[in-house]
Amino acid sequence: MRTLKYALLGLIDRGPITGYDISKEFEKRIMANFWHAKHSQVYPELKRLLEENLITVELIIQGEKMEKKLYTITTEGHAEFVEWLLLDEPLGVTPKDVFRLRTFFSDFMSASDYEQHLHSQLDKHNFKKASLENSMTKSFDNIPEYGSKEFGDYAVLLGAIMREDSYLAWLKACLGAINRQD
Amino acid sequence: MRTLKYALLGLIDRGPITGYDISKEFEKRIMANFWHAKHSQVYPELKRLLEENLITVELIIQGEKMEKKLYTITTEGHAEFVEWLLLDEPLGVTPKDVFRLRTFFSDFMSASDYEQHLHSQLDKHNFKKASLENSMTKSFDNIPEYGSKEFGDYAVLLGAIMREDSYLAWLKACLGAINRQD
DNA sequence: GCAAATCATGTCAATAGTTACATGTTATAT
DNA sequence: ATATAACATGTAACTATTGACATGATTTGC
Repeated sequence: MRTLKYALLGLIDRGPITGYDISKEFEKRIMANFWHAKHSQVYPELKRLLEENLITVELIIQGEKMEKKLYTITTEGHAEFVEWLLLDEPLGVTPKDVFRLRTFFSDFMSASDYEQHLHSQLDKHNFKKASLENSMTKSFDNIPEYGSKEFGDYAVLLGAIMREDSYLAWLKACLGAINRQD
Repeated sequence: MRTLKYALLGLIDRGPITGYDISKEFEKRIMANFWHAKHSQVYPELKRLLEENLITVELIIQGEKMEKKLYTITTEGHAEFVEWLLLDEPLGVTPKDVFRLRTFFSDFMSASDYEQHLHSQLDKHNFKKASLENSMTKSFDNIPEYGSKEFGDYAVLLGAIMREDSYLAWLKACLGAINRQD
């Protein structure tokens, strides 16, 4: 599948970037809402893309002697990225979710234990939702124009908020289902 | 993390079961909505659980000579499973989503190409939602009692439907955002 | 001045998961 | 009868991902 390959090509296609900055995108930024990779996965993949001639590298010196590697996309790399971007793949497997697994096995715990679980999940997802909504109001006061980088940022952030909303609604429905039994 | 371990222990804790039937749960049944594993991952994990004395095995002959292995939970296995079930873990990493990745990079494709993607996704998720809703109406005409196996089935199925609903709403919002620009 | 955080790049061992290979039995439909 | 699908269990090679180890430079706050 090599999805990481295309995530890296896409980021590099935005302009020259270092492996460190790519890792930051995955770990802290908007991207973390739908993809992630540790630096220990990023560096070897960059090495591979280089060997495949999809990117080039330029060594630069920051300050006195700190070395940085700036990666740039090649024509070939851009072509492969755009080809992938237009692919219409079948829906992948449903994502794994440990809390749903615990819910599936809720018959092995008491109602009060499961309720405690639900309240803890509500807290955590409410916190996450608030953080996402904060990003949204700070970054966007109207819908960015299609074709801009900002449109993509907006769309995936909106998706992340809606996903949290839906998860919260589900948790509340589970709480309701425990208590409102006829 | 060994989540597969606990998924297997939970299934075996419901009663003696074969590796084949466990694999079926992951591939075809309700479980596929939040966890999955191929038989090539299930059989070695069962072997390991056996070595760890969390389960026992009984060889039975089906018909003339077809061998089946029935796995049963041990006291130790049950204890470990329940202990895991009550753990309140921090939220795991956000699940990966290839279509969200493509959306993030939508500035590299034309509006009509992205709209085509959105319509294709709408089709696929509508189909999935319809299939889930069919399971729901076929299996449940009211909310099962908390504590029954059916409650877990109902809750995760409801969650799966809500997740599809939310995804569909997001896709429609993206469509709207392309066109309704001020 | 100096400690801590952050910048910056990498490797290695281990775990998790997929795909392909491998084999044989039993039920079902034609 | 016989082919096909489903039942049943496994291994091997490979890809993906994580966590720990390893090293050094630069900036920031006190």
